[in-house]
Amino acid sequence: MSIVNLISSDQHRPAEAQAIKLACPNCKLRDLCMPIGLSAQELEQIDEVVAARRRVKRGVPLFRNGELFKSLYAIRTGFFKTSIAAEDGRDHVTGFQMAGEIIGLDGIVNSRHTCDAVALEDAEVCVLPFDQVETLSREVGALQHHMHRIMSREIVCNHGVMLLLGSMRAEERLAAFLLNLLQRLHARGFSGSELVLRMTREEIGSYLGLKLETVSRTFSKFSEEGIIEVKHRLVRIIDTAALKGLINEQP
Amino acid sequence: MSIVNLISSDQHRPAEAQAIKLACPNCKLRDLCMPIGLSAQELEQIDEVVAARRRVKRGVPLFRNGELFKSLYAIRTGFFKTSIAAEDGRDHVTGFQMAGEIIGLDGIVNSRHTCDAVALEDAEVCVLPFDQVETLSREVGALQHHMHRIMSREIVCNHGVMLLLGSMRAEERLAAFLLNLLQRLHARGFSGSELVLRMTREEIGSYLGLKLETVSRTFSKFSEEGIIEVKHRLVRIIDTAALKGLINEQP
DNA sequence: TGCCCTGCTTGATCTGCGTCAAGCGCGGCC
DNA sequence: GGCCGCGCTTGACGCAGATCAAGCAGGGCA
Repeated sequence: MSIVNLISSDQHRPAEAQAIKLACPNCKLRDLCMPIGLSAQELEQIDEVVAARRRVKRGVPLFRNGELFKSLYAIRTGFFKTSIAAEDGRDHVTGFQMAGEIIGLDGIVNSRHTCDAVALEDAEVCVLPFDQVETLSREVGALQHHMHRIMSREIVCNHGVMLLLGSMRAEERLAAFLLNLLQRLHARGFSGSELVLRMTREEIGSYLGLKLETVSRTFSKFSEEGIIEVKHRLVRIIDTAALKGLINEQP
Repeated sequence: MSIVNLISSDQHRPAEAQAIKLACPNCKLRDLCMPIGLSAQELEQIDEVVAARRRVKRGVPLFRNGELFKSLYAIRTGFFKTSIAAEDGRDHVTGFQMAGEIIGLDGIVNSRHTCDAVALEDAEVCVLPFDQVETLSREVGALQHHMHRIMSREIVCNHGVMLLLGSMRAEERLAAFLLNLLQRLHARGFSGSELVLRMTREEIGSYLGLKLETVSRTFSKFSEEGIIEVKHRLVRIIDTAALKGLINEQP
């Protein structure tokens, strides 16, 4: 599997032809955040687990480190970052999450969240009370397996980030980051060659283990080389192959 | 939570006073890899899931990247490393696992393993066929929640490693690594101040995002400063507080 | 017993990225 | 409309850790 997928991937599945009135079955993101092959009845059961929707304004935390964990959140719209803080105050962005992704899995182990999740643009999430998810998982095998897959995918993606942080140079890191974002956005129906960054250079740097100046310089370098065009937060990829090539070069 | 726990932690629980003949209920590691508060009947059910034991010689892979995923493995004895490979051949150690820990969670998402798991010393594992784990999880709520916790813990620990790789200096990384190993070994009844490294300097370096020379030099530096004593792979911690202090220093 | 091989240590030098610093431009607010 | 501030870019310089290189030590094997 490519590093681009390793960092953070989702499986995109063809939407099923069905149109029910309920929220979940009707949701365009269903094929991203729900298991496939469910009966109408099972769909309805899952729909009932969705306790509420919650709107989160840009800059506002969905949850914070130390807060009691009660629910997972499925992102409907918007864009989040998660970050953890060391005792000395340093903090580190552990991921960026977009529509269709599940957030909050870190809280299960000790019933408390271990990171902060902050909206990078106005967002809306579905609240999934975890005890209900567990209860229903015991009835619906497909949901149970789906939960396992989501958590396993998170683990695999984290391994990819660890590879990136542990053994790649700045250019490779940024290239992998851009390709990964692009791929996830493309799976959501956006352009495969253009994207709007929702995060600052500093947040990108924190995620990639680089300083914001290095991120900025690397953007400029890619731009000079004709690989991308950068205008503030709008990035257009000119030469995808060159980006991909960067990742697997030896120094 | 401290970075030492963040990297890789297990919850140590007081062993329960019980002595049945079956394998699992009898296993000294039960309180490390099984849920607590089970009935005798539930314990027996879980015991039946353990399909077999498997011995793995030092240097031999338990599973490899790309292999079909069928089972999780609970480590009974021995010590493993897991590593992933980038397309260009670089590989990166993603973790070290010891007795009582579960290995193989990466394989769930795509029914194929995405990393290599190699024994660093002769080892024995319990084979847990995953479809049976899922089946039993639907009956035994405690097992279901336990599985969720194990996976969530893995995610949280990975976040800790990402913090380490993304924002710590060499000394801090090695200090955090030593303290984490020590703590896990201590929870297993070993000394809290002395340990035998089962991995090479190069493997430590790969895990910590450093070169083996840097690992070696940092060991020497700690040794000169009287923080530890190093004799090949035997490490004795003289000044635990100093090690802890290193982690939270600003440059 | 002695040889070889692998893992480790240590020194010298190089370099990618961090640090410090200055200046720019867009967007928000009065 | 004009000011302010945040996010960004760019340059100069320094340093932590990588790289290159040499030599050592212990363990396995003949």
